[in-house]
Amino acid sequence: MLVSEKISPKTSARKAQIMDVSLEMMRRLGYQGTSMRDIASGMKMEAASLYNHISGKEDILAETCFRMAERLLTGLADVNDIYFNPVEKLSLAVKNHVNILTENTHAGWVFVHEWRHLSDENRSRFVAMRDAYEKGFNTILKQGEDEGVFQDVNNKFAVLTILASLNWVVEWYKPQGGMTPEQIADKLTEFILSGLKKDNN
Amino acid sequence: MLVSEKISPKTSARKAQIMDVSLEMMRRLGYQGTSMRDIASGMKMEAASLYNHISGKEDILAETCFRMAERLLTGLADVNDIYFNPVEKLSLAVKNHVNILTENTHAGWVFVHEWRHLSDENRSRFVAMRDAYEKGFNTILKQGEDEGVFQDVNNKFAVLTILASLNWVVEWYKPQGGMTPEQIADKLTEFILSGLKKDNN
DNA sequence: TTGCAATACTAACAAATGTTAGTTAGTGAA
DNA sequence: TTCACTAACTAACATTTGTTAGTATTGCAA
Repeated sequence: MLVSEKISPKTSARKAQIMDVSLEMMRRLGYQGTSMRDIASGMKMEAASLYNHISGKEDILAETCFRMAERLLTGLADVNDIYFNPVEKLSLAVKNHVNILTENTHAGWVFVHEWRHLSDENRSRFVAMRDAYEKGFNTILKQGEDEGVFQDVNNKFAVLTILASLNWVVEWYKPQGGMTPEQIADKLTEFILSGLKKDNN
Repeated sequence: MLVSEKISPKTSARKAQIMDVSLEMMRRLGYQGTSMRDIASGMKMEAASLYNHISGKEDILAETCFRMAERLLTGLADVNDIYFNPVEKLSLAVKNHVNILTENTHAGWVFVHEWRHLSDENRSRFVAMRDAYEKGFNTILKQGEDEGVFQDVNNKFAVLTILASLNWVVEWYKPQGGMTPEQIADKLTEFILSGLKKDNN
């Protein structure tokens, strides 16, 4: 085994297939409703064989949740680092969120809905990341208020409501549907800003 | 057994306790993560004894989901029947929704999240009710547009986003928290209307 | 060709699942 | 007292669960 593989083990193509099959099923049946034997049968192999590629059922869930969470976090951090205009920031943060959630619809759905079933340890790590993410949105709102661009609102409330609208996308987005992720992001941004901006020009 | 009980069997106090215990657990652990033995232990009885009061595990879920759905639907129908002003209608529809979801926080949560685990038959009945509910909101938006009060927006998109914000309430509402259901409904209405109204006065 | 790593298999495990059968103790009405 | 009813119990059931152990097959590198 190469040193690089020790540090960041290469994900085999086979494992990627298992992840795909698993996430599709978990979206339909939920994490707890999807058994290792279900996944195996989707892979046309035996349940025991899965363990040559993954260390256990929670692996699938944890890897999905943390990969998504990390991407969302770094995307939002970039936005907060690079740009200055709060309206622009918000718009880009929304784009970031929608793009990541819609890129792999099954992963997006599982991320939004099934993180609860992580083990205690993983779950608290996950919740910490989510809190940090909410804080990132809060920063944008606060900046907008300080600069007099946004109304003064209950920020906690506003952030939760904004994320509600964003996450709900996984419920109904379809790649072949009527709207592209960009269009969705634009509409959502428009909707959110109309509730935040001081003067609706 | 009385005839009236045959038609609409009286829900015993014991059964109500089982429902309470079950819903609290299902909120924490999910429907599939809550076993009959878990519920029984919460009731300080044996799992088999539960069957003296309920006909099975799905009973708990189905009764909760349909009771909530019916209340939401009739509430919305009343609003659409009685009032005329679309702004007023929307405001009252939001109040109705928030009030019902927050009245019993566990039931509200289970209703929003766990209906997926209904049996095929119950689930399709449930989805039909949800579609009807969405149609009710659609009607309000359309009326607002026809009367020139609301902007012309993608209605399907708008309804889903509105319901996203409304349902997200179950995620964070706490009876002892900072906001009453009325205050929440007002804030949400304000937020939604700011995205819909033509002239922001 | 030999040998090794990857990947599949069969068999089995202990635990947990929803539910049923049959029984028993207590309560109020006849 | 007798009777029916309610609501609890014990015991057991057939499945399903995630996972492990041990073994066979394959394909590539030496």
